[in-house]
Amino acid sequence: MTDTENPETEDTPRDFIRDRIRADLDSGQNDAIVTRFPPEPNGYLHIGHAKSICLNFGVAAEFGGTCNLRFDDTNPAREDAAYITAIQDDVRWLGFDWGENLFHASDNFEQLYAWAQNLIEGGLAYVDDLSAEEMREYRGTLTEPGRPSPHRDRTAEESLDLFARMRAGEFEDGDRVLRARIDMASGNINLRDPVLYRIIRADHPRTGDAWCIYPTYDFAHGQSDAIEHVTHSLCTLEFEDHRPLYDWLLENLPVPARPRQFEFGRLNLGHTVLSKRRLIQLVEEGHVAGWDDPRMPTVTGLRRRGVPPEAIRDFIGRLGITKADGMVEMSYLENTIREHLNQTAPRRMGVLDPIKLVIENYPEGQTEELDGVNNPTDESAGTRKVPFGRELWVERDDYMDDAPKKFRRLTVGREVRLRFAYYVTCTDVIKDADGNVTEVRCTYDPESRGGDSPDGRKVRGTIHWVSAAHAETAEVRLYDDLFTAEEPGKERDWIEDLNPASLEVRSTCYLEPALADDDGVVQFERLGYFAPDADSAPGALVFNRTVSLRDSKPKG
RNA sequence: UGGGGCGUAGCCAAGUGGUAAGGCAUCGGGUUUUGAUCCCGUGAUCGCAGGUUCGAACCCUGCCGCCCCAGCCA
Repeated sequence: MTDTENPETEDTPRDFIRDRIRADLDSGQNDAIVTRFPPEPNGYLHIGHAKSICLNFGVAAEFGGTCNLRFDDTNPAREDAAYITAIQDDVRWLGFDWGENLFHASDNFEQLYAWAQNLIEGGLAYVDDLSAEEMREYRGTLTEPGRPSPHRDRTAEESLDLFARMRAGEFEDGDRVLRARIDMASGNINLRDPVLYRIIRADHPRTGDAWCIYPTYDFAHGQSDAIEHVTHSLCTLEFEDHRPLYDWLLENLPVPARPRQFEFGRLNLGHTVLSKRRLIQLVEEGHVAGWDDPRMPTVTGLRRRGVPPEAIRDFIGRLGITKADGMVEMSYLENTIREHLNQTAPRRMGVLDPIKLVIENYPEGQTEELDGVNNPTDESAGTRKVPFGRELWVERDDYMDDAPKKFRRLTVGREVRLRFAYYVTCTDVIKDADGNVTEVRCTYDPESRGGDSPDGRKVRGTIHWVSAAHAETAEVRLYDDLFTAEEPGKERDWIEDLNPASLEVRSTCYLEPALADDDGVVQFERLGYFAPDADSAPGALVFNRTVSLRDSKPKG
């Protein structure tokens, strides 16, 4: 979606950024718009990035512009080529296409170097010999102005020579930096002579060892925007302080275009963490199984969990774009996921905590096939055959001793419907020495085949089941919030807020046979939506619970 | 006590001087061969205090609260 296929419509989202773009187009400020999504290849994309992706690519599509994918690969000490391909996979999976517009900040290293020289020549930058610690001392504090470095006034000739020697590798990492010469007393600390280039001897994924000096974010980002002719450079709120520097550089350099930066509030989601630092720590310390652990808020994790990309896009769209920073409830995401899956997921039956149910008056050895509706919200989804027999698996908590009136499921003397099958009346229950129910005994009404009684008799409850003789055995992984606290780290160390029960593995579940052939997300009736895991194999099925169904059963 | 932002119901969020959209959640009620879905109903005087105005969530002033910035990270 990088050109004019999807022009702006009346139900296009509205927010302050789109309003501004519309105004810039109307006033002739811009003939066409160009945005960019600029990830640093030092980690996997998470749902917070998805917000930026949807905004940048979305806005470009709505206004008939283009959106570039640009890697901000300016720090080889932290970045890795493996992330570059993973990020591209994730963006594509989310449903966006950058066409030919794949760029890297590193494509511009030679130009950036030349521009740095321009700055030095104009007296707007200088090479500083201060150490990192010294520079911190000279910088001042939030309330006290900084002091000029002793090298601040060295001649352009000297800085030019030193800068060339930095590039040539004559100095050690950290020995010298190139700094902009702006205002050491500025209330905005980003303007107190920010570092433009530093020496880093690390192999770069794209430029190898061609360079040992690398531009900082501030010196690379705006200029890369200009080189790509980005018109609207959309970033998160924490870069608001950098905008004066972004503008200063563009105004003092012979750039080919004049992009503008706009900031919006980043996404915060409850019961999880969305900082790259913390996500990396979760992976490295083994609190999760990897970047694609289904409990992770990463794009790849959500994908493995079974979340459809449409649901992510819809979720982001519903949030809107503003400058207020809030905390979005995880349940909002879950609800959006349910909404999409409800429309698309075929219904199946699976028993996750099985107990045996025996129909005493059903002939031994007899088997039949019943029709199951695949999706009541979509008639075109059709039906499937579900095998039935004398012995079934049913859910342990669908039986209860001395059940209260409100309990609509199995208890001795009560009649319930087996979904798509028959009415059964519970006659007895068998328990082991410890009092645990091991088997539920029932009788069935042969007249109720299909789930309706010809005499019009009603039953209050319907339960799901799987024929014991035909069941597929599977492992099912149930997930809960990764963190018990809505805001991990607010009350104590964030690691302590990890939810010890975020993963529950049910190793012996019984599924109806159709599940052996399903490869997408399905609904296990009355339980939730489940997706085959990457670990799943014929004969060794593994399902992830994407999200449970809403449950309005009375408590207790 | 420096600079930059933000503050509309539990959450997200419209609204930009004319008398508070919508979504999610909650709580009621209806339908239902998933206690699902679906359908109906349900809540705010807009951080606070003054001021301007016939009239302010929207304009002015002063407070209060929250977030970001002192990486040679992005």
